[in-house]
Amino acid sequence: MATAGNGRDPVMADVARVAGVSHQTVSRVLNGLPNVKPATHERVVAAIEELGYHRNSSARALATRRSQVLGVVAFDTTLYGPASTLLGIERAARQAGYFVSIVSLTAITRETIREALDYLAEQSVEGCIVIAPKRAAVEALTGLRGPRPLVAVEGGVAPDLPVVCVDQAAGAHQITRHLLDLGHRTVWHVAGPRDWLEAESRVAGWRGALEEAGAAVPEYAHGDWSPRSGYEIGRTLAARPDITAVFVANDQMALGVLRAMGEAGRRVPADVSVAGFDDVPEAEFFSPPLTTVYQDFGEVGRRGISVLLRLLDGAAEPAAHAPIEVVPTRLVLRSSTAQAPDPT
Amino acid sequence: MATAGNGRDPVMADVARVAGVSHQTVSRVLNGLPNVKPATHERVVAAIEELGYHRNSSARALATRRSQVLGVVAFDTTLYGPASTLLGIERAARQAGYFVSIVSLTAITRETIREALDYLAEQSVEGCIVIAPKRAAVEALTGLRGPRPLVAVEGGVAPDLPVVCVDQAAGAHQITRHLLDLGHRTVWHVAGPRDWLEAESRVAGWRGALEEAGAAVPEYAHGDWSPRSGYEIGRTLAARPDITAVFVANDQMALGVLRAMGEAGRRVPADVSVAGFDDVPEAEFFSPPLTTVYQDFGEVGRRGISVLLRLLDGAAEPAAHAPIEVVPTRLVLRSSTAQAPDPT
DNA sequence: GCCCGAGTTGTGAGCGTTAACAATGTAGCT
DNA sequence: AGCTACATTGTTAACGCTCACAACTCGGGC
Repeated sequence: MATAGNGRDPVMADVARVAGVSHQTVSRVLNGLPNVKPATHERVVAAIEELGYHRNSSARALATRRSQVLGVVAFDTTLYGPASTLLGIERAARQAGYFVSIVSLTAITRETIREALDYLAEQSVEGCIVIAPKRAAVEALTGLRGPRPLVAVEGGVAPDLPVVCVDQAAGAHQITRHLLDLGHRTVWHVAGPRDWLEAESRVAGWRGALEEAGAAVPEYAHGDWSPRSGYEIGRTLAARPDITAVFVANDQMALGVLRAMGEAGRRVPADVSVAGFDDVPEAEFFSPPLTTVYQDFGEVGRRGISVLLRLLDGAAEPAAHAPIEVVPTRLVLRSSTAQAPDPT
Repeated sequence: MATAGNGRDPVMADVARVAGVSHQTVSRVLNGLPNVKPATHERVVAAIEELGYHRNSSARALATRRSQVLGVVAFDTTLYGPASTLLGIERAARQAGYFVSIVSLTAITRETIREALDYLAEQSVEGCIVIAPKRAAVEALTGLRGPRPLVAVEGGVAPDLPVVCVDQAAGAHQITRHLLDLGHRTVWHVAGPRDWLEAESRVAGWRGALEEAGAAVPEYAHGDWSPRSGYEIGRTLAARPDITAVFVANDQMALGVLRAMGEAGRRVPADVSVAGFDDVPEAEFFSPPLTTVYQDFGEVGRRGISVLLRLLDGAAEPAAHAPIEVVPTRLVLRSSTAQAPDPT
């Protein structure tokens, strides 16, 4: 823990002096370059240890023109999905030797996204990942001047923008099909908010499954992802005895629907089946345990980084179309769905 | 969008040339220093706009010896609590003009924390916040060489370490008192994992309230915060009809307890009252809606940053004892708690 | 007309690192 | 012994910015 004598942090020159070599040799050791005699190497390492030296990343970044920082723009990281994606991103980035700098948005508008990207640009990030679940976000992104390369995650396809997303439509299709297979005439839907790409894809998947099966496509309402909105929509659904199956666009809203059904005296799954989407950790412990669709948020984050790194490496961006990676979903069957009740 | 002519990003000198001034004047404009003639200021701004110039933060950091980056070490950011705290930290830091670099740990040990701090030190952070909910973390922190200043958040008190935390004990006391006031003979407890400071404080608060009231202090089991563990412990609790009130150390485990009670045919709150801790957004929509204790995670994050900034400013660290900030809790009464049933 | 001071602008030297190149030393060969 | 080839080390100049200071302007008072 010996300090450099005077107050300031030790720099490479200090290490060099202590080890009796030039600063360049220290640099070589630090960067693992070849052609350093073992004995020298050892002396340098000892000096580094003795002084408690560590490299000044700003100077390094300045000289190499690489900041080693990746930017992340996120939205409502308090939710399970974004939080998990963020975690995946952070882990993958660190493993690849990058730092991660994040900006959380309170609202997604062209303006806030612009600001966030400018802010990250100020930090000289080498690339950016934007968790962009809303249509507005994807639109804001295209043709915006800002840090490159840029990859969108959890967003919908966009021209000229590399994207990684979960196969929402397939998941919704899958679970709707499941409900239909259980003998339900049709399946009602509680959708996510308008403008959210995930919500739209889930509607599309649901509608598709219904149409394929020749089932009627009922009206549906939009919630805002919160349990409360699910509860409110759930109450109107619970009031109609002809409804025997509901696919809710996320688990939190499904929780609200479950409660509404319970209050109205409709038993789940005996009278009505309810299914969710996301498979949050709590879903297994709802009453009853929720049938839902698992999506691997962490994988989305990891692939996002992997695409970004590829772009960072690759000489030029792929000419024709931006790469699109799709992460599959998985049906999780539990006890909130069952055979349709006998029509009496 | 005019580029500097050749390929590379424009630098201050380019702006200076275009505006017909010296690089120093550009710097002055950029930093909002006084004594720049309005006309000059305008020319510089125009040049910046024209070139799409933005400051190279590495060079700036090198020259000023300030990286403008704050490090955050977090643990399981997928949970509502840490995620909210992280959000509070990020917002507050950005507002103060700092960037935030985060490291998420998979496990909290002396070793992983050391690594995380080393990693952040490599990035020349100006200070660190560690979200350290476990005893091991706080211990690992004291007397560890690494980036300074350092503040711990959500951890327990530690010597020589500034800390911001929620008044867990008071919250636990409050809710136990509430249950007692409803006429319950005593209150059972489902604790969080050993080694977690929050869990320990909640046990202490619960025990204190019981002792003050002269109530018996029952045995209690440790869960792991997950709904599943709550469910498992809940089953043994549900099997004993003499138990009429349970205080569960967090909402997720309370969810599991709720389910166990339901399965065992014990009605909540008619037969048994159940209370949680945290007030996650879903708690209001459990069946029944959960009485719980609200804690302001965001505020913890904000205060953490505020303490850190004060330390960064202040000449020296406060001599005697490290500052400790305590964030209060608030009781949230819903329908999972009620009068004790008539003892028949 | 000249000098002074405040307001404005320019100059040069770092900040701590890496990159390019020059200068050693050291074997191995003829 | 003399030379070459290679391994090892040192030297110098960027990288793009801020800081300290020097050098100009331009009025007003004598």
